[in-house]
Amino acid sequence: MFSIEQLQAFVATVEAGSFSAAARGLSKAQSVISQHIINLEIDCNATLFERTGRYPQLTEAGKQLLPQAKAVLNQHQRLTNSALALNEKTPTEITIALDEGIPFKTIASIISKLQSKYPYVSLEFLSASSHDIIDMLNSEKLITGIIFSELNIPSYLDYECIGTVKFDLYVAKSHPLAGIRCENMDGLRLHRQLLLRSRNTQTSSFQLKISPEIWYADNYFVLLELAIQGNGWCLLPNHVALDAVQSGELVKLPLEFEEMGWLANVDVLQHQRHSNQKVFKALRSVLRGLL
Amino acid sequence: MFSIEQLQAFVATVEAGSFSAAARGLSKAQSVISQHIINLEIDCNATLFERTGRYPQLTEAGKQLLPQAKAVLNQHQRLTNSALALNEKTPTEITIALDEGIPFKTIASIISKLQSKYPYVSLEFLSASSHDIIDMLNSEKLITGIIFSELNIPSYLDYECIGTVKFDLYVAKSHPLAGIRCENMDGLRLHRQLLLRSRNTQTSSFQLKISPEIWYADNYFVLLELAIQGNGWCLLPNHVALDAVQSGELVKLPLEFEEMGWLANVDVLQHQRHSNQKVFKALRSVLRGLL
DNA sequence: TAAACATATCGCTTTTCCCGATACTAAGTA
DNA sequence: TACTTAGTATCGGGAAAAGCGATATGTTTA
Repeated sequence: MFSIEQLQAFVATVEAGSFSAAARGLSKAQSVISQHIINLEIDCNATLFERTGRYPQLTEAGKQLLPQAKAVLNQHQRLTNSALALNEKTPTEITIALDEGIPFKTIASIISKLQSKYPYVSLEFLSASSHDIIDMLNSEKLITGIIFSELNIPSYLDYECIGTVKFDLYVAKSHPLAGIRCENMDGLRLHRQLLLRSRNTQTSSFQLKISPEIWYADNYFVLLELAIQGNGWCLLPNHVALDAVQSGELVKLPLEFEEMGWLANVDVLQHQRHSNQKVFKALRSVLRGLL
Repeated sequence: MFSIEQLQAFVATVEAGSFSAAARGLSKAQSVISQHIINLEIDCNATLFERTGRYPQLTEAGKQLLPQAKAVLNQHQRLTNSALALNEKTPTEITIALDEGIPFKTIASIISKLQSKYPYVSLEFLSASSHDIIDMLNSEKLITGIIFSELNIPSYLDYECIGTVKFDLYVAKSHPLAGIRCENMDGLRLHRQLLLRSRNTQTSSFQLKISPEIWYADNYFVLLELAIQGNGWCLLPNHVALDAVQSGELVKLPLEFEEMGWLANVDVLQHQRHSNQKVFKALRSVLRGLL
């Protein structure tokens, strides 16, 4: 019977690179890890690590077993989180963080729907970058976050897609690009690009650098203003650009080649430890109708 | 730290109805189960069972924890299966069981594609009902099965959908129903229905009894023959009926109301213990192009 | 060759695990 | 009501294991 401790020793060894390092990481004696791995190998009737060199190397069998072991540990972590959640009461205040660029005009509708069910819960909204939101969820300063889909969401966060936001390329009406039809990407490279970069300097996966000359801003409304003033072209969520387009200050870039705009998926994230609570299920359910 | 033994005791208790019954099921002393549950409750800081009556009743907290505990055990079982699979060699013979009603004409194409990669593997095909196939997979007399999607596939079987088969209602050209357009289901009830029933008498979820008068057969080709001879109307996979339709013996029922035929999903099933082996992955990959 | 870092093994102690016995409780039955 | 049956909690003791530190030994690197 594989025990959780054995599996932890196994996965920790793979991640730390050696039995000793795994032991340090798990605050155990090195001999304990060694024994766990040996027992695991006996149970599997297979060698999991090649021990010729200084550092143990995963064998083929080890590679096959690793994802299964991780899956058990993930599920075990989820169980632990659920158990912790059993002792929590419905919170009196819920903080919802939104990635900049997600339309919040319609969010007022959440309040009424959720308040009818949970009249004593107060809501607080704040705006932050995806990375900051994930950090806050991680440290449990925050329980619900709404961000554009990121590839790497930590396994202790639950998420579900609640809709999409359309992005397009925009430029000021007075800008040279507004008059011509670009036949390929090179047309864009000749002009300055306006790009989002959040405080922690990591640009998001869909904020691609295309032009060699780039100006950065840390939120979409500054980008919008820069674009309106003719400082360059820019990828913006449609709802951010809407007013300026209607007033004629901004135009969608006329493009010959492939459609450059796209639909960004919007996810709602919650820490596993809380995502099963009724009030948060209700919140997610309400959010699903948001976009 | 929740141990696997604790979780097994917990789930077994829920399933067996009492600590004692769980102990018998797990071949342990009753006091062991009792202790496991008590420790679990201490770890959770919550009562999992109400012990007022003779039999323990799950509390709200217990209900919340149960699915998580089951998930951990499922994942643990999967790990065990993977570990067992490490000691297995590529088989020399693969038996593939097909639900009756799945077109096997195109299956010849599998042979060539798989043989080019695994020239020493021989293939054997056999035909059986979905239930028999699941039984055989269960007892590991068989490793790969192809059936119409069933709602209840045991958790130790892996499955993936490889396509669909279209079913329609057919009747002999000479049959009274062939001449009229039924406006509703009642038109069908006036005539005998021909229905599939496999040997173990369980009818599949999409073999619905509609008419009060039914004749049964245990495979689609007997049904086809009965239908051609004008004995009633019948739901058949299109590929089974094709020849008879082309020769003019059989016609698709002319229906006024909703389209009665539908697409049945076809799944390939494999036992977890084997589904990670290369040759079976290759087999599934080939099967995906089948329908 | 020495220093630094690894792993396996061996006693040894501490802890856990499991069983059986026992006392007690709940529900059904004569 | 008393008896039977089925259940749970707790206790003590023996067996098993888990964990630790010490030690012998192997591998890299400087």
